[in-house]
Amino acid sequence: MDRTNAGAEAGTGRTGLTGAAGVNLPVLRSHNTALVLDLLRTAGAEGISRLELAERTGLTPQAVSKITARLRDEGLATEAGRRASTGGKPPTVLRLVPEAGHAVGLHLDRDELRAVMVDLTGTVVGERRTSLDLGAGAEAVVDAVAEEAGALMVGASGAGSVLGVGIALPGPLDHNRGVLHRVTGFPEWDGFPLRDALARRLGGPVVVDKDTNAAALGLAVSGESGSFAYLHLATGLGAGLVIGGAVHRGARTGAGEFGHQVVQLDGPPCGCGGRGCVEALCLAAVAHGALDEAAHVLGTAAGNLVALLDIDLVLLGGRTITAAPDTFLRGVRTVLTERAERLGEDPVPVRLASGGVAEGAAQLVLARLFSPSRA
Amino acid sequence: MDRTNAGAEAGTGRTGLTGAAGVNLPVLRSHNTALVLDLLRTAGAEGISRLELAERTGLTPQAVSKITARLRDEGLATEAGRRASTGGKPPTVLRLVPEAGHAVGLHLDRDELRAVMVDLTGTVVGERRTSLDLGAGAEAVVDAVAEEAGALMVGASGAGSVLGVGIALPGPLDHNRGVLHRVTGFPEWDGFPLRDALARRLGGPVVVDKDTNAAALGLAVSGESGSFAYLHLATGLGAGLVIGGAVHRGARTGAGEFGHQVVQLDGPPCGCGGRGCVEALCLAAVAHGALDEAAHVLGTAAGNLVALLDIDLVLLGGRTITAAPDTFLRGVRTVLTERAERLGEDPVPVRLASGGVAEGAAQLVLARLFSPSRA
DNA sequence: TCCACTTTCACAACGCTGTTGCCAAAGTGC
DNA sequence: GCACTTTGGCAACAGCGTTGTGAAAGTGGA
Repeated sequence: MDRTNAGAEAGTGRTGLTGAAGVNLPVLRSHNTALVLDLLRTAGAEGISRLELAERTGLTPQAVSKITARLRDEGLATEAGRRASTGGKPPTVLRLVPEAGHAVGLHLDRDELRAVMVDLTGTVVGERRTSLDLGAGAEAVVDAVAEEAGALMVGASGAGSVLGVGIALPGPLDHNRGVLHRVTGFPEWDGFPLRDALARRLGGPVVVDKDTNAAALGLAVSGESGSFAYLHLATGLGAGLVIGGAVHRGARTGAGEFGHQVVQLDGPPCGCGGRGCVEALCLAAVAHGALDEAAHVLGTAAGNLVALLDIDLVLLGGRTITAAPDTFLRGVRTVLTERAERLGEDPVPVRLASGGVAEGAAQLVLARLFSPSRA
Repeated sequence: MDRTNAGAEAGTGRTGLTGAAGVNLPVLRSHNTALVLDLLRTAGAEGISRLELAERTGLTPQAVSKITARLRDEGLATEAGRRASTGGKPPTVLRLVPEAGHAVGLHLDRDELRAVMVDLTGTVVGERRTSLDLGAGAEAVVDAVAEEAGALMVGASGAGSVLGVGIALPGPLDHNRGVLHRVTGFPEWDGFPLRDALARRLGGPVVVDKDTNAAALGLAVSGESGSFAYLHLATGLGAGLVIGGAVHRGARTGAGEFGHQVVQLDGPPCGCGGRGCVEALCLAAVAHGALDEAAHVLGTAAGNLVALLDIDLVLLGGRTITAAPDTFLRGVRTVLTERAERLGEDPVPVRLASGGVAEGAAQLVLARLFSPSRA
């Protein structure tokens, strides 16, 4: 992490301004630059021509030429051959330079820590995995995390260009301040300023987020567009919401509390103190081997979400889902299709999510480069 | 409607671009201008000084001076005296010129049509009300709407400066295209291009939206900030969602389908074909005089919404609510407070909504002036 | 009464942004 | 070959917010 300006206060998220922010020329410049970088990333190894960038951004070709010239100077982009002519001068293809920047992503699960180093395109260039006891106390966990992240940064090829570290872990937390709250099953974490603690240890920007949000961001980057919900069913049930390409976190960054949506008034009690929560109903059904019932309950809650937010897509993930993917896909699809038929609409597609949480955590860091406005 | 460029294609909503849009200088200019106008509107009759505008927007005082000079040239803003000195030159106070522009807002309910003309500050300067049969056929309704809107525009003082007409009506519809869908109880409206039909008749921009969205927008303009949900309980149950100051409509502009959130698996059948919908449960309880139960059900669904989106505020409105406001406030608050206590959070406030739907419909038009990016 | 000081805000010069006009490069197709 | 199309660089330009300077108009102490 060689940025002199990198410190604990980086990655704060929102600006502290009360209202909406004015746009001055530096803001305009960085916005358009990020937009071009994002399109370069999306284009992948194939690349994209200047003229196409101009069409997609709505900027003039000349503006795009200026921006891409800057990016080439900075080493972030490069020319990559030419495409076949369509009757005139063949377009020069531009592409991202993957090794121009890297990010570390960590996934802290209840019993395991997975760390990856990715390049600018999101490709994993280094990986470590170790067992971890989230209940072993803050110091031990911070030590382990710093060790793994440090080892990746030293060992991997792009150690000199690491932009920051992203961390995903279960349970609600304060994304803006990087403070943990109510990590399920580990009350001792409540109030721990994980971001600042790690930023001091690692000496670079650190971003902390809920695991489902990281997973959703990873999915958004790897091709899922528009608005979708990522539903994660494992030891618990949670969601990550992407609305208009941006992760929706809400005012206190607690959005996506999907597991405790009540779908059965006066239903069986849930560990949260409420009654009839989806999580409780789903997990009880799974425990009894009634996977069809679990899928039906999950589908009903997903239907509520689709109706409320009018999203484009539902993605399913988590160990319980991957243990019986077809059952859950079928069950959720059935509920959503019935709903759509009643309304005369096309049903919202339901698919399995692919991609790791650690990779998504790394995207928390890269988001500042490619889409600062929707990070 | 004296804008030469005003036509049926105005008010389309989103740009057709696939991805995010580049920001060029005209976009930057109009964004900052709208931002200043919005702050002037918020300041109201008191006004606001240039320096304060600079602080709030993040722009330099000089940039604000340039922008406000343009606004004064255009007649949208004016100087309004001075404030007391705080040790130096006393600040000159700027305020909006209310009569510089007007908008017509219409609320088409099942049996009534209410039309208002508002000035730039949202103050009602003209009002008409007439009975209406939404089932009388498209032609008759369009005639009635055109008549009322026309009468307001001719009769009111600011007839020459009407920016457009906003229309709110029940049921899901396509806000982007201005086409109706599934107006509850009136299937004959399905697919009717209301916006274009009225734009031709009235010769100016027309914006169409769901009544709950219009009400929510009206509330957002009249002081409610941040993210909130407006829940409307009358002959049906619907919601308008405001996320980050902007009305959330979703991909197919169908978001806010709150009435058919399922909160009772295998509950009693609902008119929508589903089972255990909040609307059915709530209205059944109201019909039996069990208002406490209705409020509890409503509160549970509101709790789901708060958990999922992490919003700041819940606002209640609609005839059924206003018939027994305390009962519903108490019931919803109880559920939300219990939930907050379980999580160790502050409970989300619940309040009664104030403001008419027609006024909110007028804001659909004004939004293009004050906040085009979040219209 | 005078004068130093603060605050507000306008004017002029400036730097940076995207834009326009022009032209060279490099192909296709008749 | 030659006309044509498409791509994209260079230079001049216009428009935006920014910086520097100073006038205007108060306060408050000497």
